[in-house]
Amino acid sequence: MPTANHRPPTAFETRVYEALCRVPVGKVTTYGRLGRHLGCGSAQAIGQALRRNPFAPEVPCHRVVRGDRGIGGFAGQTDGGEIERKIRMLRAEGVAFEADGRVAAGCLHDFPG
DNA sequence: CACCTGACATAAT
DNA sequence: AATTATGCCAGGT
Repeated sequence: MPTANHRPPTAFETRVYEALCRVPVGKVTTYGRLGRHLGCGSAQAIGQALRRNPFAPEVPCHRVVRGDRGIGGFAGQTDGGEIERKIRMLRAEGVAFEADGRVAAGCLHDFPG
């Protein structure tokens, strides 16, 4: 029973989700790269779209990290159990983490032309 | 290393 | 309908 359900996703959100789906397992992308790929110069708009994440496992929003390769946020939180969950998923997918909790530079996915 | 500014879309007023 | 406020940033000073 849909209570607090999702509203119709906007074109922008859909765009973000689609691009995110292009990221293979074991790799991660950044908000900035994703945004630039969509022609959007703002990474925050990306985060806002992901934050709503209507499609949880369908859209691997957990494969998105900060431009500094930081873990970034998740489920609308920048810290907390949700974040730990995100890290766990990435590690489960084969993403390597540095001792600082940052993602390995080699795990960054590059978008095709 | 801390702070402020910039760019963009959505939600709320 | 228009404006204000905010948000899983980025980048530069």
